[in-house]
Amino acid sequence: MSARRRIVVPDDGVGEVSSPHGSGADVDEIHDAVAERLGNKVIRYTKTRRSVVAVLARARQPLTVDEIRTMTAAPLSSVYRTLAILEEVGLVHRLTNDNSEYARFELAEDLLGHHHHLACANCGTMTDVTLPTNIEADLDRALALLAEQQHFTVDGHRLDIIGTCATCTDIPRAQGESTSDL
Amino acid sequence: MSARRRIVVPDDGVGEVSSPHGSGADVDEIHDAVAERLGNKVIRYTKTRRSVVAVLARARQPLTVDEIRTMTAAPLSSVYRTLAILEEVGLVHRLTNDNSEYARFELAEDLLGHHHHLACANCGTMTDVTLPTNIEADLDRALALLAEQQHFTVDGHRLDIIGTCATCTDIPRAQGESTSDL
DNA sequence: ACTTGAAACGAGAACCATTCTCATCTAGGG
DNA sequence: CCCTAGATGAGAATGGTTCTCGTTTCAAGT
Repeated sequence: MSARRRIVVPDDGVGEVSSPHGSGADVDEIHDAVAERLGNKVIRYTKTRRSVVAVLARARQPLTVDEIRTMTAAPLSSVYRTLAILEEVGLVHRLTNDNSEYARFELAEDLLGHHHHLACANCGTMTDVTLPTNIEADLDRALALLAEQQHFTVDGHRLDIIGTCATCTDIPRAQGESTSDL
Repeated sequence: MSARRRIVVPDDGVGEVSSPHGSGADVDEIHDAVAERLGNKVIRYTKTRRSVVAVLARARQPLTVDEIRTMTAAPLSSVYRTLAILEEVGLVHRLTNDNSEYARFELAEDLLGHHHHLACANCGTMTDVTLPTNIEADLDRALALLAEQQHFTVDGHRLDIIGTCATCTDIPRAQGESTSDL
């Protein structure tokens, strides 16, 4: 229950794993968007909040609270509070991995672009990926139809690919060892 | 934090919301399959365990621990232990709804058939649904391709339609009131 | 610059779904 | 009938997350 972590935050966004729908904003653009949204609500965009947003903006995957705490050096309670506020304003999205006991957080889709996740059943890591637009379109259509039959109002969908990540495949001995979890 | 619940367990499986891929087994078949699988592992198929399986088999949706406790009249710790055992043996699957703080449980896909969920962001309820097979096939193909590029080994996928269920749409005043949660 | 009220912060307590413990009960084989 | 491994259930313990509250920071008005 005490996994080491080794999160690599790329210094630039070149050649990244995911470029969600081509609508992914860069870190500066994200800061601007967040600042504006908070400004409208008279919520200060403080240093701590900036650092949390920066970490989320650079990560190519949803992060756990502890990962964020480590990367921002902010106290636990501040990280939780910051995430709660950002979530309430709709700038951050909380998600859970069935195979991990920790919640993970990522920026909202309108900042990051619509995407899905490769969810490792071993270490709990989630990596952003995007589907071809035509598949996505077919899917949306099918889901809309299905939902309508059940009188269900669709807001969006969540699609995770469950399996084993490259790291855990290479090193199958330990459970989630030397991999980022927690 | 104290939602009433009103779970309706249909007495028969006629005309149900979901008939997963046509491969859904009926309650008796499920009991048989579970009994065999447990027997192979020298795990007794006791009364409590049967009742939990029966409840899960009849529900057309993943259930929370408290729902199961209510419907089986079994003590909390027994429900948790039973679910843990069944999960370990691969007969039960645990899943989490980003919008609910409670884990939900359903029978494994080889008993229930492959399916997805309508996940209500308001009350947390999840309802089983199935996609047209051609959509499912296209999706599988796209996901396999994607995963391969990332050296990710695919075990399956999870697709939730997020939105508002019919009940919560009709009665938008209270938060998840008169609906099944917990 | 100085005051002031509102917002933000941080450390620790509290919460609560879930897991663990352990004493007791039960079923099936010899 | 006895024996023992497995099962049960009540309550304690765990731990991620939330809440509390005294302190600090910020921005606006003076």
